[in-house]
Amino acid sequence: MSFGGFLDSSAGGRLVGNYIGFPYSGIIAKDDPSAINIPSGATAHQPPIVSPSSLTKSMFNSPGLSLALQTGIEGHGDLTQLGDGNFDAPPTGGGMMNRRSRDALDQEHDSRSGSDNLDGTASGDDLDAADKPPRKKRYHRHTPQQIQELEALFKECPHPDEKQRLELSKRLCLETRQVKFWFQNRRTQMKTQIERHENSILRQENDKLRGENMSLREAMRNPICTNCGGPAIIGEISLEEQHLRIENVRLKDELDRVCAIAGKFLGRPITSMGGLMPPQLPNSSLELGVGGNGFDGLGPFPDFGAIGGVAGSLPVIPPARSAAGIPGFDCSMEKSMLLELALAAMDELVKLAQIDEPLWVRTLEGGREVLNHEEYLRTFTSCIGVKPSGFVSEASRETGMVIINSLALVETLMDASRWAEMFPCLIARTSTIDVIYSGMGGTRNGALHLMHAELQVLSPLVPVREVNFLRFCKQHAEGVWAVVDVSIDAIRETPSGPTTFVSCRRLPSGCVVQDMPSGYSKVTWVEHAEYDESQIHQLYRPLISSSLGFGARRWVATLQRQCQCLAILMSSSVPSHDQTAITLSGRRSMLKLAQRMTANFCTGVCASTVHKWNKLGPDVAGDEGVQVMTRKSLDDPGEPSGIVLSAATSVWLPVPPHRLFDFLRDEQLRSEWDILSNGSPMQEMSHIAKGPDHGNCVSLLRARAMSSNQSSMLILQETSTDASGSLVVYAPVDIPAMHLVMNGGDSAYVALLPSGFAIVPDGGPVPGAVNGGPSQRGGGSLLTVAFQILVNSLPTAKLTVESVDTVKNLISCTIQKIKAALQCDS
DNA sequence: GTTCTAATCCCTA
DNA sequence: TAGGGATTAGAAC
Repeated sequence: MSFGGFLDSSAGGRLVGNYIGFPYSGIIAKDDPSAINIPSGATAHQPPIVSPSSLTKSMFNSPGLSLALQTGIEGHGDLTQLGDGNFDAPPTGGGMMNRRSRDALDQEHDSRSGSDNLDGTASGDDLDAADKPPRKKRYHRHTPQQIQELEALFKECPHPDEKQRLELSKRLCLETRQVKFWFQNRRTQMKTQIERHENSILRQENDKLRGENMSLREAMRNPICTNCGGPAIIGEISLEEQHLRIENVRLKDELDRVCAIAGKFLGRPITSMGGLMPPQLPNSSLELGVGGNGFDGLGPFPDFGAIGGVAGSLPVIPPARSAAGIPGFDCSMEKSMLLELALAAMDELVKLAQIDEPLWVRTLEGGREVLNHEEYLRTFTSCIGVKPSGFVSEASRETGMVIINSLALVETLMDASRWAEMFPCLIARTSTIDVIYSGMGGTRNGALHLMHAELQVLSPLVPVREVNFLRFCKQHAEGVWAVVDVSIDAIRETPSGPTTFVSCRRLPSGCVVQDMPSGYSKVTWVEHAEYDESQIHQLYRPLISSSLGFGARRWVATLQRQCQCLAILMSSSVPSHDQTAITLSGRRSMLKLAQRMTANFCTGVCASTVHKWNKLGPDVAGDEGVQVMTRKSLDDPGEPSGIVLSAATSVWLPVPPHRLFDFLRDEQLRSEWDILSNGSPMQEMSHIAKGPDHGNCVSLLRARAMSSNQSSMLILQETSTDASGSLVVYAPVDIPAMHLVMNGGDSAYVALLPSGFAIVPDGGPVPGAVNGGPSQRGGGSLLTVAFQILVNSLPTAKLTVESVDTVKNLISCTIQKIKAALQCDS
């Protein structure tokens, strides 16, 4: 059945309106039997009886439509009676007439002036009739003729201007305000009808999906391999199960949407998505894009339109490059899948952060928490599928107080560049690929980002971990937020293409942050990953497997240290113990310059892609375990232009990390390893503390000049230390440029190339004598030495073997000197 | 009890 | 001040 109106089942099959786009045309009069159906309750020989109201409605429906007659109406429907029959018709079926006195009715009738159809309340007769009983009746209906005219104009113009309304009111003997109200109500009615229509389409869609789901479930009971026709193996079933789970969530979301629309009609929002659902739907359901009118994918929650087109097929995971910009099914499908993954990950993160034993077990030595994998597998269903063969797991949890509030931390985490700035030694590079949901009501609650990151420990012996992941942010309570990351390589291709080899998967990881008094917050960090251990040098395997490399402790310790520094940077007084009077803005400029220096140092240690480093093969670089890379520096005011060479290596030293750190940062002992010191102790010109630990500071060192006619050289040095490791980064700087910075000038134009050291604990017994020495029962250090040197100021110049050899000699010489000074060169 | 409809109130641009 | 959303209340079903 095709029709222009809507059959409202709850109204007993009455035709209640007209769908937009179907013209109102024709009038069904009582002498037009072709337009009238005999209702089931009437017999064929009985003449059709048309009630005033049903006739009124029938006049605005398309010709040929079925008109459902109301069987309970008595015959007072003669058209000739309709004009003035509204009030005086005898009571039918116990309506209002029973409640009103005859007198009152008479008064009403008498008081009517001019038109029978004018509203009584607007009549002057009523206003001054104080002695009369108050008018109970303000209601009447316009005559069919009037409505016909009104509808005709509405069809032409749903929004008539005052002139048109005035003209119509004169013609129909109605007040202009009555005409105005009529149009207003008609527009509202039209809107409601459209919304209802869309609602019913959604319901149908939902039912259809439910049916599909049921049949899929049925198919699941007897899985058959599509290739051979035999019983499906377990792996396939689990994949199907995964698809079904995803499909179910999609259905649930669909239902939520219908509920939300239904809630709109009920006058209150009905949501079952928890924090994800906005409190209210958009004002107009037209924005939902239902009914094949387009799916913009920009709404506050997933679109699920037009999915009937793939009925009967399993949801195929689309190889979408981006969730945005893909219209219709693919986009909404992918978004809902990503959302499901994010929600599951969030659930897992919160549980991992909250539950102690038996999920987490404390080790006897060091009190570190270790994930009980059996319990983990019992508690959670894997979000991202089974662990690839050859991968090992790494899980850690750490809680700490951090001087930052939850909102600021959430903002930092949800902004890729700020996130990278906060963890320069951990993040080589990161970017936001796609903002799937930006959050609700201007907050980050419900924000879902697709991100790419290269994570690093500062050593050429540990490859960067390239991960594509979802980052989902949720507010759990006032002042309590959680941000979860989860790899998505398992369910979609990486932006760089399907062939990218994944060497690391992040299982639900992230942090739960809770505001505490005095600007602090309690941060519980969980890091859970699976990685290919074979790519990691043996020297670093204990460190990585004990979660000291990429683990929660490192994230929390770095966060604490960085936030301390930020707190000092933001405070009005930057403590310094220097011999020169540097202004406040000068200190801030210096800290900013040091921050850039350290960040550049970090990006030069590992072969991350942030700079286009060319890694030299062993034929050029040699096989002494030194990684040599080159790049061209052009048009960057922050560093000298030319060919930059980076050389880095890592060694094991039987010295505790703190001792190594104290030795390397001491300007008095610098001459023992630094050729720039010219064999003499250096002098600390300026010292800016970045936190309570003396090891966290920025200082300006001066080396003694080689000869009397040579000016002395300045070295900018930044040292950082926390529970997870330490850094000593330095760079020779131009004296006039530093003067500028110390006076608060812009540090962006100070050219520097950083060198330095990264120190981490060895993480336990280090296997076999590779590059470092005999294996020991832990307690030693892993030291990374890295130099970035300008080998030629002409970017077009070729790199010479001599340059490479010089740098390699410099590195091995430095390491030998350090070993000798610490008496561990045996 | 539900739906339709004319009218009213109140808010906003 | 016009227009629209929310609401009211009589009438119809």
